[in-house]
Amino acid sequence: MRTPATPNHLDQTLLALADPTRRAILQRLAAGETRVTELAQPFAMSLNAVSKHIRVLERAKLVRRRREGREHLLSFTPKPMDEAARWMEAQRANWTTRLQALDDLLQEEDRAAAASAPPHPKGRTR
Amino acid sequence: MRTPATPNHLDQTLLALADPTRRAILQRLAAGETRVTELAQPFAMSLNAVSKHIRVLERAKLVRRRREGREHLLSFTPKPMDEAARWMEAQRANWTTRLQALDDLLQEEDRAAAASAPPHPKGRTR
DNA sequence: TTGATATTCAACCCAGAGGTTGAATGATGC
DNA sequence: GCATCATTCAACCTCTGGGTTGAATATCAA
Repeated sequence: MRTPATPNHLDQTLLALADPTRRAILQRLAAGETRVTELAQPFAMSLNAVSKHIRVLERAKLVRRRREGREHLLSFTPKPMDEAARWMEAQRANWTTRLQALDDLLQEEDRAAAASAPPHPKGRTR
Repeated sequence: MRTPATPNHLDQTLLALADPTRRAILQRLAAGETRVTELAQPFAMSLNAVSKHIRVLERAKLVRRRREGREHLLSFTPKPMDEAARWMEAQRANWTTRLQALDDLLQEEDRAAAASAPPHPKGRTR
């Protein structure tokens, strides 16, 4: 199922985050700017593979690169993740308000039923 | 770059979310249980394609299926998204505390500089 | 039964993800 | 200039993702 020709921000961000290697890289970067080689060192894969992961993160703008001589210094950029987090928050809000509405509805029905069917001796609510 | 043989929860969740069709499906489901065909209707792709998307969402446990006769009723399950949101929150916290530490350090240096280099008329610290 | 409806299964296609190896490019240090 | 270090580029491999079409399986309704 080919996703649209133009993947949007969220797509790229979430895709980039959907890999443990890349999440580990980000975690490392949260501790500060790091060189590519240094970043690659803990992983059981070629430097090239890590380099590719980095490119994915850059494409998602989760990582910025600053060249200094022959070294490339990577750093974390939080904005896209903030956006993703906001999407999730909105989604959750959407979901919970729906549940709330359902709940309200049920309570409403209960009250109506209580009002019409009498078993309702004066002071027994709560 | 083949990611580990056993993708974990987060991987599956984020991967599932990294597609606009699937996000749209979830959005629709937040409004309540829906049949597969009904869910597929707004999309410009085959029913089969949507069916596959649904399977991806189920694999990530973002969607639950309830059979009722020949109809399959899908509903949203928020838990995995909560977990993903928590990961992001942790990541952001990590990041901001690092920035905070850096900030503190700089202020500390400023104060030290101010203390040694005299321009420091008695009552000027706020 | 028989026919329609709801859904999946199976096979296939193509593009892209994740990995490898080997060579190219570009600073650095002598 | 020359070897070395940091990094990417290029080509290749395999597996999966997203899509298609056509057939199979259940259920409903007559």
